[in-house]
Amino acid sequence: MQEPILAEQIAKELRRDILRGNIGPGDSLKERDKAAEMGVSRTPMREAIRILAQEGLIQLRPARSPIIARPDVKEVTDDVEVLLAIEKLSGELACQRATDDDIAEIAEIVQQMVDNFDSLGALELFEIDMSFHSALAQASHNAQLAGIHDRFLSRLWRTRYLSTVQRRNRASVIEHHTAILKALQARDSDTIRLAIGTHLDRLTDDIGNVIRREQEEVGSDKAQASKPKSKTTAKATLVDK
Amino acid sequence: MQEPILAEQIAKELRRDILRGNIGPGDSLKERDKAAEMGVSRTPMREAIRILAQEGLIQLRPARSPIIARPDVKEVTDDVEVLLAIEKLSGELACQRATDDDIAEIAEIVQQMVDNFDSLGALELFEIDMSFHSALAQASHNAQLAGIHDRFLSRLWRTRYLSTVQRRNRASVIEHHTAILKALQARDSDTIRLAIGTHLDRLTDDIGNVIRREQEEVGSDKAQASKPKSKTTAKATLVDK
DNA sequence: AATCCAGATATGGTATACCATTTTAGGAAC
DNA sequence: GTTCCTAAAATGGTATACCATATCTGGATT
Repeated sequence: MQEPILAEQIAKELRRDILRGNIGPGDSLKERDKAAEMGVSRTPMREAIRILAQEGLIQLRPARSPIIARPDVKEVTDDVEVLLAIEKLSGELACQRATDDDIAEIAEIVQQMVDNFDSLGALELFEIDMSFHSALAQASHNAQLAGIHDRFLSRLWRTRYLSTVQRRNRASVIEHHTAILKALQARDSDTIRLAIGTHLDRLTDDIGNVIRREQEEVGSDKAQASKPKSKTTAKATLVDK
Repeated sequence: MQEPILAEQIAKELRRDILRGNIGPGDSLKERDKAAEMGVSRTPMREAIRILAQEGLIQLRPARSPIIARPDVKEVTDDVEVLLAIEKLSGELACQRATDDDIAEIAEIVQQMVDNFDSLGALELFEIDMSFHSALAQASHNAQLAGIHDRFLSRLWRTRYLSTVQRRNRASVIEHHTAILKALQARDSDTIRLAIGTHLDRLTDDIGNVIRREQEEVGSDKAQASKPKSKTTAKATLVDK
C-alpha cells in the first residue's frame, strides 16, 4: 500500500493547520512539544518542519524555535511576481505541447467549477481553482516547471484563499479560466500570456489588501496585549467569513 | 561563531562531490555507510540527503537507497527553459530596481573576468560566471526570485561546468556578459531580455551535447555491465576534510 | 532442475537518549 | 533599586538504539 512516510503526513497536517489558520503567523513551533502533541517522536517532526520551511511556510532561526512565517507584503508580491512569470511560461509551453487529453482535462476542471459554482463552498471552489492552475502547469510537459509552480502556488495558498473568500465577485474566476482555456485550445501563446496576466494581476491587489489587513490586526493585537503563552492555542482563531 | 549546522556542512561536502563528479550518477547513497564514512551519525546525514534531494541532485526512492540523480536530456533542457524565464525576469526587474551599487557590483564582476581571463583556470572563471548570474538575480530585489534562480543555477552547475570547460571559445561569455551589463546600465528591459536569451540559448546546445555524450557513456557502461550483477559501489576516492 | 518458502541480512524509518548552547530567573553586590 | 553574575531550565542539534520491511540466500519440495 506504500503509505507516505510519517514526516510527510505530519507535514501535510501541519500545512493544513497553517494554511487554514489554525496556527497563526508568529506562533513558535517547538519540535519537542509539537511532536508530543501529535504523538510522534521528534525525528519525523523535525523533518516535517524542514519540509515546510523549505516551502516557505515556516521560518527557521538558528538555535531558536521555528516560527510560522508571517509573510509581509513585499514577500507575497514577490511571490506573485515569480508565479506570474512561471505560469505564463507554463501557458506558453502548454500551447505548444499539451496533448488533447491534457486540454480535455483542463476543460473538465473548468466545467466542474461552472457546474458546481453555486452548490460548493468557498474552500471547495478554491481547491478546484488551484487544480486548474496545477493542471495547466502540468500541461507544459516540463516537470521542473510544474514542480516550481506548485511550490509557489502552495506558498501563496493561504493568502490567495483569504483573498478569494473575501472577494465579492468570485464569478470572474470562471471568466478568466475560460479565457485561458480558450487560448489554450487555440494554442495561442500570446493570448494565453495575456489571459494569465489578467487573471493573476487581479490577485495582486487583493492579496496586497489581505496582507495589509492582517498586518494591521497583528499590530493592534500586539499593541493591546502580549499573548499569554498558553499552549492550547490550537483551535483559537479560525477565519471568520 | 554561529557555524552552520552539521547537516548543511555535510550537504555542502556532498554537493561538491556530486557536482565535481567524485561520486557519479547512479551511485547509491546508503545513509548508514555514508555517515560512518564521514564520521557523523545518521541523523544529520539523513537531513543532508533530503536537502540535496530537494535540490534535485539526489533521487529519493521509497524504501530504497537514495541514488545520485542522473539527469537526462529532457530534464536538463527543462531546467534551462525555466532558468531562462527566471533570469529574463530577473534582468527585467533589475532594470527597474537595481541600485547604482548593484550595477557597480555587477560591472565589477564582469571586469574581474576580463582582467583575469588568461590567468585563471576554467573552474575559477566558471565561478565568476556563476557569480555574475547570481548578482543579476540579486539585483532584481526579489528575494524569492533570487532564491529560485540560485536553485536552478546550482541544479545546472555540473552540466554547465562541463559544457564550459569543453567549449572552444570561452571568450564569448565576456561579450554576452558585457551586453547584459550594458542593457542593465541603460535600464533597457527589452534589450536585457534579448541579451540573456542569447547568452543562455547558446548554452542549450552545449548542454545537450554534454548530456548526450554522458548518456552514451553510461549506455555503453550499462551495455556491458548490466547483464552481470555488478554492484559498482565505487566508494573509493573520497576527499574528507 | 526449477520454484518457492523461510530465515537472515541490509536498509530506511522512527524513537529515544544525550549534548551544547541559549535563554531566563533569582539572588547577591553595589 | 538596579545591575550583573550564575545556575537551572528550555530547546535545538546530534548520536544511537530499535523496528519494520524489503531484499537476498540457501535449501527443501515438487
